[in-house]
Amino acid sequence: MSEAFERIPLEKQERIVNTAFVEFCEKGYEQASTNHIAKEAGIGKGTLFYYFKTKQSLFHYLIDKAFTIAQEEYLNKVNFDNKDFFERIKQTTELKWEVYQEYPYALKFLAFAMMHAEETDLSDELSEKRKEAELKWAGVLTQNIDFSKFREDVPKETAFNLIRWTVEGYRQELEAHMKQLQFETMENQDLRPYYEEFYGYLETLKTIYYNE
Amino acid sequence: MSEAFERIPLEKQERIVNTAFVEFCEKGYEQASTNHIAKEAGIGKGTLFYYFKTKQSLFHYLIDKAFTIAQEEYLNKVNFDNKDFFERIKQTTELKWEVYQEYPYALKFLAFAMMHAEETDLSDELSEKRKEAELKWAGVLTQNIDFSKFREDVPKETAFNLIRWTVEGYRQELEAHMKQLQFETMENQDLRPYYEEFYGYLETLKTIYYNE
Amino acid sequence: MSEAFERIPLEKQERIVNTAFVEFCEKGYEQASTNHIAKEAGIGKGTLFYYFKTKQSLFHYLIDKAFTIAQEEYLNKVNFDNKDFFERIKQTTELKWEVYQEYPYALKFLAFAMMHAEETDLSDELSEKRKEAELKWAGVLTQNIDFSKFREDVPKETAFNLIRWTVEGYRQELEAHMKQLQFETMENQDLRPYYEEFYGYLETLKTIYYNE
Amino acid sequence: MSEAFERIPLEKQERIVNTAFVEFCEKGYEQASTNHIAKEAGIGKGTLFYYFKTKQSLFHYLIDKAFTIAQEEYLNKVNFDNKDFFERIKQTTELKWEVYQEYPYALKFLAFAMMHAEETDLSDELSEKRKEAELKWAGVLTQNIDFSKFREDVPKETAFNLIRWTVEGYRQELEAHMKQLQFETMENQDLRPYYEEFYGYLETLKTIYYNE
DNA sequence: AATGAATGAGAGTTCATTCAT
DNA sequence: AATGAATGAACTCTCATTCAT
Repeated sequence: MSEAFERIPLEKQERIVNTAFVEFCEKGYEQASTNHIAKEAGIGKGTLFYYFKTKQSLFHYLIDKAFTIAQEEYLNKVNFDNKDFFERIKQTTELKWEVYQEYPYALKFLAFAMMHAEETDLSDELSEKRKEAELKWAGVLTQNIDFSKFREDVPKETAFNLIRWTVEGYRQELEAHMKQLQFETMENQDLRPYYEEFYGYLETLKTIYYNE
Repeated sequence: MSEAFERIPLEKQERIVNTAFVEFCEKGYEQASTNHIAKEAGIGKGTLFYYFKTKQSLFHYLIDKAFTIAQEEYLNKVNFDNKDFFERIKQTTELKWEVYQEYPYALKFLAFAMMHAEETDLSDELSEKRKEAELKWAGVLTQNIDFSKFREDVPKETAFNLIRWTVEGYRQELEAHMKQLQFETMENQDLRPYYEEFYGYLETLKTIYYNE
Repeated sequence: MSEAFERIPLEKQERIVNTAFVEFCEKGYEQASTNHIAKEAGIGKGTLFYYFKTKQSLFHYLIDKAFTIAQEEYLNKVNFDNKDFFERIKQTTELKWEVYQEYPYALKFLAFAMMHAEETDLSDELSEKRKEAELKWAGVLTQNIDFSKFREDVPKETAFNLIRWTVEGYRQELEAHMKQLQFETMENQDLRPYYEEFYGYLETLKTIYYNE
Repeated sequence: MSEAFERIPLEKQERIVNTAFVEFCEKGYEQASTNHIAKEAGIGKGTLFYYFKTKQSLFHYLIDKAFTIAQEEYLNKVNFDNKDFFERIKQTTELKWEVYQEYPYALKFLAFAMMHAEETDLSDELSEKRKEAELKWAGVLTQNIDFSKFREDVPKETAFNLIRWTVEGYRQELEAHMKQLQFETMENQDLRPYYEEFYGYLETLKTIYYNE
């Protein structure tokens, strides 16, 4: 499957994959047009089907690709040496942003694909991969963390979840905000001020959830 | 726009609007079929286009309608007498659920429409309305709140935001979780345990973010 | 099924049906193009599918139509009063030619459809109709025939079959011949000489297969 | 045309030709896939088009080939010593069956090609060849035949034709019958009973068309 | 005011054919 | 000489939209 595709120049592969990521994310599975992907990627209508026999198998290939990116560019790069929870959050958040810079639609696509998994009839193999990945993702914030620093009047797990939710809620609001900015300015933003703000919030959370 | 539609009996209007809510929520924008909406609502194919010139303008009308419902059934019912922040959160959360129970498809549709706003090219007018609504929705959590109870080593606004994000992050995780549950059991859940859990978390947040 | 089609003017119906008869006969089921039928019949691509939901159901409709024509224009017109076998052959052959003149492709299509029945998954209803028709067609040459005139040194049934085969073999050779002529002259032929020839052969057969 | 093809090893030529015979017979002209023929014959997709410029010209080449086989395995083997008409018919019919057994797809293909001649736009050259062959085939039944045995009240040629048509009409009905049987039992039949029946009919025809 | 007949653009997909190697 | 990567025309079918009535 996709053997022919994997034999063509990497640059062309990436052009096609990225075009497809964008198309699926922006239009959804059903409305995404293979015609449009082909045209946008600068290849013939038939060529896309020469590489991927069907729209579905293209979609499955993309999921696979996105998983691999997430794994190699994010999960495998997490450094588990520092036991401080907030340092871990800082580190993983930064990693996510880096992936986002390089493959802006890969992670978005992955999230999209997981949400619409049932519609597109994920094969068992992929479903397996999904569970595996979910386990790893969960571990990223818990493995080798020193929870003894947390305040004692709140159960550790509750604290852990509350912080996680806070960060996630913040991240989503930020994302929505930036999407709107991007619409207005049509330009990539300088992200440093956002990092600063984020680190500020992390410090506050440390004050709140750590001892003393 | 839609003048003709607003002249027909209310009952018929509601039948059409509800049918359309359901169709868009269940199938997504592109997959939703105007033919199917017309048939389901018991009107002619052409009639739907007589009322709403295009599929998009029907969609926009529905967003408008959903906004109005949200306003009348939610915003206008908030009771601003109790000045406690967590009580306000509790109250508004409950109100949201109630609306959700009574008009499940109107709110579902609103959420769906907001998520796919860029796909469907929300007109500026609607985009305006959206911002306006967001302001009002934000005010719901700040108006006549006694912020003096908050701990003093964290700026009030920061605390306010952190709590907001926590609640929002929690809500999203819960929603994702429930969506998956619904797929597995295909039945509506008893929601009380979720309320209990939520109130528990609110108590903890009170411990953390209030004085002493 | 096909309700919409049956509501349009008869003239238009016939134009479409005849175009489709020709297309299927000349190209076969798979290669026959609905696009081409629509264009040739002067209707929109979508219109054909508005009348007949699928290519198959168009095909089924055509079979039905051809059966009806065969029944009404041929079977129902056979006169069973004359008990002479050769008169019956003469009469039925003439009837067939008349149908051929008026609906040149209907009978050809029927034969084609029967040959390719399994490919196109004839519904049970049609399969039923087919058997029924075959019985009637068989009866046409046997019902109320006076076989006592046949020579006695050959079993009646054998004689009956030999004559049948002779006529059929002759008819096929003639058809092949005429098709070739038509290709060469591109014009309809005067059929009288062929009739004369045919009647001549019938007389000879009478000499051979009748008593004395 | 096909010069390159005729320069490759005979074994390879035969492999390709046979694969193509089967493909065209089983799927029909349009449905037959050049891709499939190439793969099945173990050559590259492009190679097939290097040998035969188009699908059509491959088809024409196959007709040519089939004609040659028919000529060499059938026409050239007819023994003209026995002057009895019915013996000749018997002999040629048996020869046909033998060829059919040995090269089932070559003859099947030839018959198929003749039936669909107009669809595939037989070139004039082939059309010529066809007529030539038909003449030869006809001669097979007339050359060195003792027509003096025929009854005298019927012109010899008429008798000859009537018998020919009878045999042909019988053959066609038998073919149709067997095609149906094959569909039902999906197995090759024992053909002896059919031979017996056929010889029986020949005897009867002898009684009828010969003197006394 | 209200309809359904009619349409064509566009969907995913196939496949004979071309062409650089 | 031989190949397979690449293509676009054509396939059946869907559906938002138009329009005569």
